[in-house]
Amino acid sequence: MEPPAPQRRVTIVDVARHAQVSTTAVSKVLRNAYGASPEMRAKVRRAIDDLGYRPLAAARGLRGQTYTIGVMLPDIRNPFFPEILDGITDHLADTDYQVFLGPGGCNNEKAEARVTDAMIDRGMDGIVLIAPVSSRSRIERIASAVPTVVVGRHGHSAVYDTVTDDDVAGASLVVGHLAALGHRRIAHIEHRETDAARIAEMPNAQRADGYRRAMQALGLAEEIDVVSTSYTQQGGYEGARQLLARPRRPTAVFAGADIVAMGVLEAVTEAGLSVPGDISLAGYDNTAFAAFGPISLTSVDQAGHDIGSNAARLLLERIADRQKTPVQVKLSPTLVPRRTTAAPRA
Amino acid sequence: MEPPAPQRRVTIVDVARHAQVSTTAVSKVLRNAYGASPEMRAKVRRAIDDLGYRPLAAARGLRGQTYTIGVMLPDIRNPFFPEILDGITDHLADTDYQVFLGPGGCNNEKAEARVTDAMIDRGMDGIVLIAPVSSRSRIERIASAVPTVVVGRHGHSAVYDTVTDDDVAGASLVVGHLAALGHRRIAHIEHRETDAARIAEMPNAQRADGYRRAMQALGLAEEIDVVSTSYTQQGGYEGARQLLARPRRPTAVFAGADIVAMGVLEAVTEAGLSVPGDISLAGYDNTAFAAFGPISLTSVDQAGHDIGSNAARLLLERIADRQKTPVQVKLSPTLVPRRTTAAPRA
DNA sequence: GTGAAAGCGCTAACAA
DNA sequence: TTGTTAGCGCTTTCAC
Repeated sequence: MEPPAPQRRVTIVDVARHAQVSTTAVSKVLRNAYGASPEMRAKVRRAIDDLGYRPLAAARGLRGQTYTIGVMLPDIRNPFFPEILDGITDHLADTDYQVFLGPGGCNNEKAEARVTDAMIDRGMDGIVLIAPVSSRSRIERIASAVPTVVVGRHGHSAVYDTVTDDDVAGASLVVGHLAALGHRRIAHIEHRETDAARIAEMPNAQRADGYRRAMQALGLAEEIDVVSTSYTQQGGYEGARQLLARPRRPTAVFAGADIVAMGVLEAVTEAGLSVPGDISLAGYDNTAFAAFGPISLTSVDQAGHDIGSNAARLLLERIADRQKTPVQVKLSPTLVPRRTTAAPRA
Repeated sequence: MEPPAPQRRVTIVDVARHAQVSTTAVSKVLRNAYGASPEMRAKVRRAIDDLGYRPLAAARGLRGQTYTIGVMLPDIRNPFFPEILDGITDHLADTDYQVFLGPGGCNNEKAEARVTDAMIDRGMDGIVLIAPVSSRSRIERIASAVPTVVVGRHGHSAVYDTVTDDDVAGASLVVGHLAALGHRRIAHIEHRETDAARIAEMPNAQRADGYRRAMQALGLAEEIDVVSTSYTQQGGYEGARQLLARPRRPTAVFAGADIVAMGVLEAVTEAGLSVPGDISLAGYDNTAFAAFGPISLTSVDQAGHDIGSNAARLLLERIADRQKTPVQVKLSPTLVPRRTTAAPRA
């Protein structure tokens, strides 16, 4: 009784021997590189199929590329990320690149650093950072080690590209929609950003800014009312409780994210009020939650899939040319009006 | 003006030179291997810190391990997976292993194969397959190439370990709860499994089976009523429409998953009926959706975090000893009664 | 306990 | 167009 042979992996040497060519030739075929005749390609391809050969990424990476793209996403629970991810994987589907996700721990710089370091250590060819919370200098350090595209964070840099949604425009869409329905007392619940250094780069700040600007543009500067909590259900709940306690209660609430709107909905229901009868409500992100029939939340749809495919495109460009001029792509969101917004009570 | 030096990565050779020892010594320290005196360890550690050295995983993998664990998850949108993932990462947090997620494309064997192959090609030390849809023989092929733990799929194998939730028990909890409230006409919406070969291994089949057995055990065999659609919101919607059209409408519905319950809720609302007034509703998975106040869906909580940490534990054991006896861990779910279930109308 | 030297599987210079 | 050869950064014998 022999123990089952530890089945050595098929290597490039086996393929070369089987095809009666050099390992260089096989390597060239693998990389579609210049310098191999059609006949040779055919021979090598046959040998590869015969033997079921698959190149070992780690070994390739030691000299060339690993054909691996890392995507860091801070919070796997955020229902908006899958869209972006689909955009990335779809764009990469026809290439030799494989995407792996690094779980980055919600709002946790340490965790983010750990996972990005791990990606670099694994020789990944490029990485996409989705809504990173790390300091700008850290991100630039990452970007100088490996081609990088940053998604969902505003601001320019000489070493990485960015893809963002136009959050100012999105906020403006919401305010415009509510004002058109006849609302004047439109309040906003924002995510409080503590770090002054990066505040301007975060989408939440842009949304709050867009809200203020839109209110002003519509002559509603007097009615500006912002509550600072956080982009969580709890944050929405607390924010709504504050707003409902106002002497002059707002007639409409613009929550900075759908998850915040969920908390608002809970507080409003609890207070015995109805949406949109007593108060109109709009969110942001157009999640499955918002689209869900019985809830039917008015929301802003970010072009998630486009964000992802643009990020992938820019990353491939940057992998091909690390010195290329940085690009900032800004996509336009759209408003999806649903049943939580209506004209205010007369 | 010199162009910025292309900053070569710090290697083990640099560390060895800086610490005035051999590269072998450094390697030993990195791996906590035998054969290095405390003084030498200290010297090397200092050099590593001084130089900011980080080992290149790809290079390590060529001889030894890559310290990388791959987790394949078929559908990133499934709100149950994050729990499992947290369980895995928490368990691995204190080790040198890093987790990467491979997006596996919903119910798509091709995509699953692509991502698992990619993991093997990257020399990952072990992989966790979450609710894989691939054939058993394919899974065994994977498991014979790399230490593997399968999560959320029943059935034994000689080459991999499994961690599952006891779906039969979970279904039984729901039926028991509804029967205790006084329901007799309890219907079930299941996910139709087409492939006869793997049907018995899938959680959905186990839930349907558990439903039937529980009904029988309670003397309600006559009332067994199963609608086959799919574990999607649309599936729940269609299933509910069928059930609502029955001459003797069920007084309670056990949806095989929370997402299915969402569809049921939509159909029931649309029909002008109320939950739980006209019809009681229970789901499975205890997602954020179910917990959300205004919805407050009775559901079954799978011990997601425990599932994950058990999977990680078994995987580490298997990495340490590839020949170990396979283990099947089966965890017990709990019922979370909420406001969608109540006694039937008199 | 320590280090020299031989690879791991692949790619990139360079010769032929 | 083709093949030879020297590494990439690390781990692993195996001498000492």
